[in-house]
Amino acid sequence: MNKYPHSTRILVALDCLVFGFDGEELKLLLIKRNFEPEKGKWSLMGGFLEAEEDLEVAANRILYDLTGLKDIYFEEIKTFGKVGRDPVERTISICFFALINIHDHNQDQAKAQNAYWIDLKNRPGLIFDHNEMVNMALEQLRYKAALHPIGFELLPEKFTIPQLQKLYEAIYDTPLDRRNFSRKILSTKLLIDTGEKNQNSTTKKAILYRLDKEKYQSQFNAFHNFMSDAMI
Amino acid sequence: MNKYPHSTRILVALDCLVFGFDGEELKLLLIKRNFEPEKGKWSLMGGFLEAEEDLEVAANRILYDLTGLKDIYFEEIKTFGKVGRDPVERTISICFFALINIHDHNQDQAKAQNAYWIDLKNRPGLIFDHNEMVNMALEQLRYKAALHPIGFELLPEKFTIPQLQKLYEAIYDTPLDRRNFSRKILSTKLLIDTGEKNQNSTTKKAILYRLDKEKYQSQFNAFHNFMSDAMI
DNA sequence: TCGAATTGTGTAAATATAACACAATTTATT
DNA sequence: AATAAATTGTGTTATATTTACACAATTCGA
Repeated sequence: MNKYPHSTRILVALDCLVFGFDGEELKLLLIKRNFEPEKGKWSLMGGFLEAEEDLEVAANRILYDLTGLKDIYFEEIKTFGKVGRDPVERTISICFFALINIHDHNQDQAKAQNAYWIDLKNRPGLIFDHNEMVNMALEQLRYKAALHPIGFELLPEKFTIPQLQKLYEAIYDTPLDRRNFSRKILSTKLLIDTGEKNQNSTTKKAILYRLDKEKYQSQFNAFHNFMSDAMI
Repeated sequence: MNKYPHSTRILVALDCLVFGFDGEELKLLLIKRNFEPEKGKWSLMGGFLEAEEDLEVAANRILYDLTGLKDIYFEEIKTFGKVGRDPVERTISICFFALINIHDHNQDQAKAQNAYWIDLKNRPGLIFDHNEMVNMALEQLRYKAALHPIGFELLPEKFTIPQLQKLYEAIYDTPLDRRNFSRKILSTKLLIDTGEKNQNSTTKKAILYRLDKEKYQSQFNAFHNFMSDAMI
């Protein structure tokens, strides 16, 4: 079984960040641990890679266990591998982040994991190196969202331009000019006017758009040059 | 010792790409394997993570064994973890790339590993998923080099603007306008005129510049907006 | 009916990019 | 010594993009 006899086998974990957006703030789905180690403290959702399981399959499994969702958008951040990062036993952890529509997941599943949506800005300290993971994930999210249309993963299927702007303002924690934002978003030609308007408004009702999924797949580069470089 | 009793421990490898630049083409330091498995075929340089070794330390160790260099610039690409990727035994591999000055490494050390500089464009097929690793590394190098001044890692300490242009043309496999390139590079204010000129020229001798290391550290974002977005 | 809040669209100035021309330097050649 | 060929340094101009604004339209409640 062990064909590379002189090498050490090591525990391989996966830790995932799940981002959500409530219309105002970026949120993270965090675990209030009711298990050891570090019971009672906050952490990311994690799990171990199994012997006969592809890494990608494991990521999907862990995301499913937390949210009840399949085919979620996720991407790897990096692998954390300091010797003492998990005090229980040497464990390396492959960290990744996922983006979901905050209203679109299985609440029972999250409850079963003791998971809560926490404001990214007001999050508690996390165990191990999970704080560093969050910092790197946010950096990578900002980087990626400036160049690629991944922000839509956080919104409902139909959304308004002002909603999209609020999302980008939350991601980059900065105000954006309404008029320039609108022009730039529309210039990507990735938005389709549904003909409907947002009825949940007490003032002028904004147009509801949906993403042009085909262009979104084929022109994944359409967002290049989207956010000003200073924000990346 | 095994405190997480129900989980499987897995071999953790590191595979590294070492990029070099000979003045004309991007090169990769590849291994002609004189060991099993896949003896006689070409692969990336690799090694296993040891029980009491930080991931970053392991990367530096493997790079040192190959090049004799320390403190090389490197960054992680991603972790490859398909079940059958190594037919000998389940192994996940953390893949990373390094950038070195091709004239600046220990030839004996490379020879001891049976390593050769191979034109990126004319590289042979590699074992396992190493071809995919090279593709992803090249993508990430292009991505990063457009936004950050990492290309300099591939050049000698003193270099000319035409040399730098040839490097960027090799990275993006595209011709660039000499005059616009020069203006854009100089506008970053990261280049210091050494007062010397490149004597290895049979025509007009170009000015030798060196990188302003302090700005390079503090203004790591100076390159944002450097390469046109179409190239990323 | 009016005012407050919000949304959609427009415009002009500043900046950046792209596509060019031309002069200066260096060596080999005549 | 003059000249040609190759290369380098420095413009210049037209176009495109970005920024910083103004103004009109919609919606609802006072």
